[in-house]
Formats: sequence, C-alpha cells, structure tokens
Amino acid sequence: MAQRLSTHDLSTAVRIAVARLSRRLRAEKADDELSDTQTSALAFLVREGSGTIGQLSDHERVKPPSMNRTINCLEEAGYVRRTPDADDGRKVVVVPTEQGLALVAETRRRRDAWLHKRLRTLTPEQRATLAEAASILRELADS
Amino acid sequence: MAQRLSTHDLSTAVRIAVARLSRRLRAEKADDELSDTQTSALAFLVREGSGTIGQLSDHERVKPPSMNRTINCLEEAGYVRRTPDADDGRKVVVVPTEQGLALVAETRRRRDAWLHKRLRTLTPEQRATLAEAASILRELADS
DNA sequence: TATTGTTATACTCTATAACTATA
DNA sequence: TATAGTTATAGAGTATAACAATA
Repeated sequence: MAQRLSTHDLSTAVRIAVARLSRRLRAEKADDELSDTQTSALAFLVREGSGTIGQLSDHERVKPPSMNRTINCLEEAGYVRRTPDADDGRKVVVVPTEQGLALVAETRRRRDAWLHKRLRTLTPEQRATLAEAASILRELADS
Repeated sequence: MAQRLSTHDLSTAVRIAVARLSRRLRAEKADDELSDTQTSALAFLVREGSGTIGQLSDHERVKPPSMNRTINCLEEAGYVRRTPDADDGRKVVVVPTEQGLALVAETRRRRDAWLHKRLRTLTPEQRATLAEAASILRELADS
C-alpha cells in the first residue's frame, strides 16, 4: 500500500513503473499498425488540425529529415496531405485526411482495450488513485 | 483533483500520461549512455546476478539474435562476461562485471535526477498518490 | 544571410533464416 | 529430434551533410 518513500526512491519507483508499462502497451500494438512516430505525428495533426514539418519534428523530438520521411510514409498511405502555406512559401502545411482521422480513432480504441480490461479488475479506490496520478504525471511530463 | 472517470476515459488518461512521461524520460538520456535495451539488459543482470541469452531475450521481449548482439556490445565495453553453464553445455551464463555494477548505479542516479527535481515540487499528498500509483502500474504491467 | 524543406548516405536496433553444438 | 546460441543478411527508423527554394 502507501508507504512514505523518499523522493529519491519515489523517482526510481515511478521511472521503473512508467518504463515497464510503456513497453507493455507498445507490445499490444498490432503488426499492421503505424510506427510510434507515425502514430504520434498523425495524432498531433488530428489534435491540432494541421502542422508544418518543423513543428512536427520539434514536437516529436526528431530531426526534420526524419520527420520528412515519416510524413512521406503517411502521405503515401493516404493518411495526410501536403498543402502550401499561404504566407510563407518555404513552409509546407500537413493536414490529416478523412482516412487519417478514422485511423486515429480506431488505433486509440484498440490500444486502450488491453489496459481497459485490466483497469476493470481494480477497486474503485485504486482507479481513483490512478486518475489523480495520471493528471500529476502529465503535468510532470509537460513541465 | 480526483474526478470519477469511466474506466474507458481512465484507460486513455493513463495511456497518454505514461507514453508522454516515458518519452520525456528517454529524452533525458545522455548521448554517451547505453541504448535502452543495453541498459535494461544490464540492469536485469545486476538485479538477478546473472542470466542466459534466452532469459534475457524473453524478459526484454526481443529475439535471441538481437539479444546476442546486445550482449556482444556490453561484453566489448567490459560491462558483462560470458561464462559456461555447469549443467548445460548449450547455455551461456552472462554476469555483470564490477564496471557493469558501477555503471548501473551511475545511470540510475542520472536518469532519476530530472524526475527527482520535479517530484520535490509536489505536495506530500501528491507524492503519496504517485507512490501508490507506481505500485498499481507495475502490477498492471506484469499481469 | 538565415530558414524551411528535401535528398543522399550512413548508423543503430531489430527481425528472419540458416548453421553449430549440445541434450 | 529439439533446444541454446550464433552468424549472415535485410528492414525500419533516425542522424548528419549537402542542396534547393524562399524570406
């Protein structure tokens, strides 16, 4: 249950728990799905409506040539479209297609399924703890 | 604070929080550090004392040839040693060296530093919530 | 001259298939 | 015949360097 840990021990506990669950969630990915970066970039475009190569590479913490390749794959698969920027001719605005929007919804549903099944085995108190923790963890990640 | 979420919304909240913090923690890795799998395999060997190629590839969810290469790198760098198995001549027992033990301790300290700094800004109640959540998340990951 | 995107090339990590040695 | 480890080779993802177009 809830021991009082030092912040040092807590760091280790949180890091290990997050890394392990992250790996486990990734293992639930189906073979025909997009890669992590492809999924994440497409999710960004769906969330924001659009984005340039530069914005995407910054957000995903990869270099522009890598993101360029990622967008090439998504474009060939029909999930995004490149459009010219009206104000700045150097920029390329990438927008999700209808197919892209549908894929994001479907992927989310599938990845949540594994976790959802396990969360139902927890007590209401444990679920409440996780709900609070999720909000704390997101703030930490974005800080 | 603690809203009551449906288990479906909770799945999404936990998945996003875990994925985002995981990416953030990985970004804190120094350039001269070992790769994720190298670090994880070495940590396993330090924790368990030793392990075969098969045990390691199972635990890290990679195929034996991949783990073999990982161990080659760690061996060349002087962090592990291959030793013969006394009972089964087909098996190879991998053990960490003194240098390997020291590296795991140092790597943990460094990766925890970023998280540790942020955890100190939380209230004691928030830290208690994370401590409970970490234990719940680990059980989920191992289930 | 600086910035945005792109192309060319190389490196890392992982996988499958085939091989060796042992059980 | 099956298992543990290894070697050979290929594929996916990312990086750096060099280039084109625009600000």
